[in-house]
Amino acid sequence: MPSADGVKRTRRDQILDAAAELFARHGFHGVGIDDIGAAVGISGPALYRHFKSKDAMLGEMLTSISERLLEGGLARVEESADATSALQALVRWHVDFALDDPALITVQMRNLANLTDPDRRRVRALQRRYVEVWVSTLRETVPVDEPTARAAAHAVFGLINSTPHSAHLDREQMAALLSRMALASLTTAGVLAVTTAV
Amino acid sequence: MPSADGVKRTRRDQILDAAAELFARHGFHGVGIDDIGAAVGISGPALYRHFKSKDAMLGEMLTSISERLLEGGLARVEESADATSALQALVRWHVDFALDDPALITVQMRNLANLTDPDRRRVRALQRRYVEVWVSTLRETVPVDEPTARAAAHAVFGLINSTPHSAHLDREQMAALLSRMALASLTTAGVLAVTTAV
DNA sequence: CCAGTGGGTTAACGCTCGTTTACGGTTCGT
DNA sequence: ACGAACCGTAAACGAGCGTTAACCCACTGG
Repeated sequence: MPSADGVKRTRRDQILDAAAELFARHGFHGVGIDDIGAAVGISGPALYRHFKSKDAMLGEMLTSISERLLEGGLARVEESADATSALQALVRWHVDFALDDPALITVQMRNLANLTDPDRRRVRALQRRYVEVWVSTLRETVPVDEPTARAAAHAVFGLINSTPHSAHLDREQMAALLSRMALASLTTAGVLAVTTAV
Repeated sequence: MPSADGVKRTRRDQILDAAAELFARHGFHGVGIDDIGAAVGISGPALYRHFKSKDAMLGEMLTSISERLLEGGLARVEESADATSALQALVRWHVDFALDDPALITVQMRNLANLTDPDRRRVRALQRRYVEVWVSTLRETVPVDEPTARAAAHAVFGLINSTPHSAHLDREQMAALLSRMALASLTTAGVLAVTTAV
């Protein structure tokens, strides 16, 4: 009985997508339960057939984003031959994610504070692990102390995640630009470290 | 009778500072009028002696940030001898701003959507002019088309504005790191343009 | 055929929150 | 000395919103 297309596009997912779009645009508290319902053609409290609460929707949304990011990051690192190409793969992975799901990226950046305490703990733990993947990969390519590497990773996330606010360049150009900027900011000699001078 | 220190630290400013901190942490809708009052030692509706509404507080906050950013940016460019040092001055200006006022930067990034329509128009106009300062300075230092320059500027803002989410490095180290990363992402050969190959 | 389940509806409840009102005290210019 | 700003308070109002309740219908499986 589920829809015709191959993917099992459940109602839950449809709701989550619509909610992500709305949360990204107006903020968590700026969106009403009725707005979300209307966005998928049902109305108001019908959402409670699929989710326990509005908070639970945000929790599930952010948890799944963080899981996908971490999982994809780990996969890219594993299937890379050396650390340098692993870093390139990480950058490309994050860029693709941000370009393909701008709403999700926006919600993750802005709405951590609106999570329930246990949900926030879960999400932050996943985020920390993701950052660690970057930090360790970075430190294998460039000699840099750990706090600096962590700060640099956060800065690059900010760079890449800014993509919802620009657009106006076609997708492939944007992906290439962001990737080059990210890699330049991380690997240019003298930026993070002096990389064995002459 | 205003306070002892040289600066005329009015009640309005005190309220605006407290509100910025709270908005940055919990989001505009996540903060009540009573919370803001409590943060400055008065309670609830007393704020209406100083502001017409909660929306007006956010409007004034974001307008003044945008004005300060633009004004400072223009000043840095003017007092620079050549385009290259102008770009360095712009980067340093934005980095200093983000490090000195993390709450304001956070609010400006996240809460544009919560503005009143006329306020949002005003703020966006100011932001556009600020971006144009960057774009034109950038195009004087590096051969790059305008859409790419604009996208790069937004990306660098994302990089620099990410600073509230890292911390954990002392201020001067952080400023130096962010400045180097920003400049590397903009001026490294081959990133925005090929800058006259060998 | 008919119990059960999944997914929808509308109405109502209750709380939060922005805003207004009515009131009072302190300081200052004339 | 006195009215006028100025700045505060507490209480009440009114709207919006998340959530629950009560009800209903379509379909499926034994």
